[in-house]
Amino acid sequence: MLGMLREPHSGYDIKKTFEKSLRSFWRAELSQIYPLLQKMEDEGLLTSKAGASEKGPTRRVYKRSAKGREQLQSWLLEGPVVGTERIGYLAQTYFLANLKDDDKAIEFMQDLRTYLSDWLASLEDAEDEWRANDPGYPDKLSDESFYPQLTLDMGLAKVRVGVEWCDRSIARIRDRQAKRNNA
Amino acid sequence: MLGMLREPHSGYDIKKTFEKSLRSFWRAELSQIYPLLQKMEDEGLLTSKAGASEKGPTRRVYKRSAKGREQLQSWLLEGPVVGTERIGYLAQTYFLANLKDDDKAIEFMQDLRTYLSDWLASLEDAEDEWRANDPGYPDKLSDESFYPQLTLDMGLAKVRVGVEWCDRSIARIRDRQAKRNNA
DNA sequence: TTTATCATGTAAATTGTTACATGATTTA
DNA sequence: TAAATCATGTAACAATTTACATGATAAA
Repeated sequence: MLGMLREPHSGYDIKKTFEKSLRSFWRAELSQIYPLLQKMEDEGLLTSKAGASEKGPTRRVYKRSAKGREQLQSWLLEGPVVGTERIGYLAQTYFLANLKDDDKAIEFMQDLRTYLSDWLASLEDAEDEWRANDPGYPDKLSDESFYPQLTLDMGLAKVRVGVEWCDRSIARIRDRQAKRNNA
Repeated sequence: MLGMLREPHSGYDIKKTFEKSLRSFWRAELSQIYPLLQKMEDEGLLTSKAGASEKGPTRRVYKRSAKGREQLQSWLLEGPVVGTERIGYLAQTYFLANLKDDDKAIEFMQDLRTYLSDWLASLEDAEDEWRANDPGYPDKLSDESFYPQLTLDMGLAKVRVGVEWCDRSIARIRDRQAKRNNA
C-alpha cells in the first residue's frame, strides 16, 4: 500500500492495481484494504482527502506521508521477505496419491495446466501491449517502470516453468499407468 | 494435516514433515498445529491416542478418521487451489525504485540470490540422497513417493528460474547504472 | 430495465504469528 | 553443567476472508 500511494489513490484504485499489475504475487480484498487505509492513516503513515467522484459515493484518496515513505524504505532495506510462500496446488500435489485413481490426478494436473497457461497468455498480452506502447521497452524504461518490469519478467518465467512441469507430470503419470497395465 | 495423518503422528512429527518435505510450498508453526489438531479431533476428522515418549512429556499421536480421509479426497477433487500466493520479495521488487540508490537494489537482489541458491543446494542434496537410497528414483517410485517427487521436481525448477532471474536482474540494474554514468 | 462499474464500508469468523510457559532426557 | 532435542501447550495479537449492506451512474 505504501508503495502504491506515492500519488493519491482511493481504496478502489488500489484494488485495481492489485488485480492489474500485482496479481502474480499479491492479492487483497477491498474489505481488507479499506480498514487498513484507515489504520495506516491513524498511525500517521498516510494522509487522506475526500473529493467528488464521477459515479457513486464520495471518493476518498490516500497518499503516503514522509513517515510512510521512510517506513517503505526501511521495509525494503530489511532485505527480501522470503520463506512465507504457501502454494496450495503443490500441497495438494504432494498428497495426490490419496485419490487412488490416476485419472483423477491427471484431471487435476490438466486443470492446473489450463489455469497456468491462461495466466501465461494474459501476462504475454500485457507484455505485448507494453512493448507496443512504450518504445523504451524493455531496456530503456524509466525508474518507475523498470522494477515493475522485473516482476513481469519473473512472472513470465515462473508461469512458463509451471506449464512445462504440468506437461511433464501428466506424461509421467500416464507412463506409470501404462506400466501398471502391462504388468 | 489430513494428508500427513494417514499413519499416526504427533504435532511435533507434523512440524518436522513441514520443515523437511513441504517447506518449499507450505510452513506451519507448532502454535498453529496443536490447536488445529484438537479442533480437527473435535470435528471428528482425527482420532488421537496418548503414548509414552522417549524424552519429555507424553506424546499424543493423531490419525485421520474415515471422515477425515473423505474430506481430504473431496479437497483434492475440488481442483487445484490457485490464486492465493503472496510472494513478498516480488512485492518488494516492484517498488524497489523507492530506494533511490541502485546499489541498494543490487544488494537486495544479491541477498535474494544467496537465499535462493542455498535453497537450491539443499533441494539438490535432498534429491541426491533420495537417488542414492532408492533404486527406483525417479521413474519407478511407489505411489506414496511419486507425488512427493513431483513437488520436489517443481521446487527444483522454480528455484532454478529464481536464481537465473536474480542474475539477469542484477546485470540489468548494472547496465542501467552504467548508461546513466555515461550520459 | 437490468447489468456493469464505481465506490464505500461493517461484522463475524477464521487463520496465523509471536511470545510465553513448562519440563524431561540426552549429549558434549 | 550447559545446550540441544523432544514434547506439549496457552495467550495476545495481527491478518485475512466471507458475507453482508448500501447506493449512485452509465451503458446495453
